Amino acid sequence: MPEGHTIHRLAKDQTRLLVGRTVRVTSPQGRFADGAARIDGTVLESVEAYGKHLFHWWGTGEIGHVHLGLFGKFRVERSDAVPPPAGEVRMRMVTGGGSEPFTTVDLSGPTACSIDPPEVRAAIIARLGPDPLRRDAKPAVAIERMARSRQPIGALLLDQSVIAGVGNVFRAEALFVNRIDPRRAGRACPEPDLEALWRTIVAMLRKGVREDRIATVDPSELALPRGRVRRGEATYVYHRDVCRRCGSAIRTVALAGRPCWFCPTCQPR
DNA sequence: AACTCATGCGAAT
DNA sequence: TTCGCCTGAGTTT
Repeated sequence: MPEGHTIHRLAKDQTRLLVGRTVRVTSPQGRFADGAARIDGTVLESVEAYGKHLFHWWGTGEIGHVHLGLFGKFRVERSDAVPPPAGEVRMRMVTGGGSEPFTTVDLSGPTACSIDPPEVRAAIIARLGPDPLRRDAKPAVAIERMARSRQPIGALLLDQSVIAGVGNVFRAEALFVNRIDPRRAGRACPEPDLEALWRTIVAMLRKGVREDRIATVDPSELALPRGRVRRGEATYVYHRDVCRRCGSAIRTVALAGRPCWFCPTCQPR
């Protein structure tokens, strides 16, 4: 479930669970054994999210970099004994024990998991656009990029060097809410529309962090179950056959190599 | 048991 | 534009 909201939620949760503590770091699967050994038993100073990247600042001065890709997941377990790893666990972080239960944080399936000098983090951030979930985000940077580009807006939204953190679901949903055809060139979008699009993305991502899921549909339009939602159940167009607003057949168009769902009626050319 | 699919992204073509 | 990689859940044989 990794778009930017997932990463920011992980940063918050892992800050609460692990920061300020001495952490045992291992790689049950083995593929991260060298990295784990470098920081094992040191203190986690902070956890930072930037777009879809997660950074662990370790007491050694080195920085852990995690990118979940499409399949990556974290699992957290609190228990009196450290559980045996379930499935492929690339990185395991454990605190607690003694008088309190163990907290085990397992990472599986990431695209990236490494321990690097600070310059690597700086280089990664340098090639990212503003992250709508960060206080230091400068919306104008993203809006200007889009307003000058002849690329389709649907491609621009997935370009992490334009906006960091938007993925395939939020792209489709934010464009729908703003009634913008994903194929329209960025520079063919009036700037007030691009500003509104940014605000929509901020609101959607924040809600995603709060609820730890993607549920973009306005609650007034749908009573949503509190738990996990099925695909297409809490979206306007993403993975839907029929438009929730007007009943038109939803279409997809490939943009930036991935299908972008849209309503041809609500998002006219 | 086999197969399909997924909210990502960089390298190869 | 396509391919390959990373893993697990859900669906189909």
